[in-house]
Amino acid sequence: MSTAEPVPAPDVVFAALGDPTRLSLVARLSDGQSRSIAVLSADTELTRQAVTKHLRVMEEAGLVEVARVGRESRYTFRPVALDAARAYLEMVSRQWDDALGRLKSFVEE
Amino acid sequence: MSTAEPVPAPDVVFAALGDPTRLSLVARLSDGQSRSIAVLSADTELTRQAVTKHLRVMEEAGLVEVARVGRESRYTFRPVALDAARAYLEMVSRQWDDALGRLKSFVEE
DNA sequence: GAAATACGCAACCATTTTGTTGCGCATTAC
DNA sequence: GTAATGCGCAACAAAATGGTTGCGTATTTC
Repeated sequence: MSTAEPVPAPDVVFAALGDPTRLSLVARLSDGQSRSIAVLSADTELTRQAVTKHLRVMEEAGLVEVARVGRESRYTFRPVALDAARAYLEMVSRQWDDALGRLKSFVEE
Repeated sequence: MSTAEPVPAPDVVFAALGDPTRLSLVARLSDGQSRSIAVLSADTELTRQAVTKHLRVMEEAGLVEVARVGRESRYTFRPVALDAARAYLEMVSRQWDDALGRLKSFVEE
């Protein structure tokens, strides 16, 4: 049953990715290293609290996982949600390609 | 030079996908058929104007294209933006996989 | 030409989102 | 033990979002 934690609906994941700040957080965390909020908000224009809020949104979307270690909250990237989003996009793409294929064979006959 | 129309930044595309109504519009339009606003808003709970606004957002994100034909505005799916989004996700995934790979070989040596 | 269809625009409203600041608490460093 | 660090919570403000309604205009249809 892995870690339970169902992957949220695709639109939630996309919404979480649909913000420059959050997208850059994903990009940074996708190297596998977990980072504290302080570190993550260090080279941002934003406040620590603002970054915290963004991280909460990402957590709701299943994109990251948080674990308290000592006095800091370490956030870790979680690939499942992103895989789900990717699968969704591929599904739509496939439908599009199929439609193109049908059109083509219709024209050619 | 194709049709110019540069693909917007990934976060804009993701934001456009990050809404259930818009996501279902994408799903419907990805069959290649262009549809009028009236048709698209027919089996929705929403007003025509609400759907119009969503379609505008999608157009800004490069997900659809609009063309006036007679008295109706036909919206057509446009795969480029979606491909860009997909490419972005794959980039992040690759970075994640690489990180895992490095970790694994480090542990194993 | 009159009625019906399809739409655009603008104003407006409620809610959500994004961000801030202030404060208090736990944990670590010295 | 005192100071510094890292964080959470709550209150607040501003802006963006998602939606509605009313009205005017162009295009078909009959």
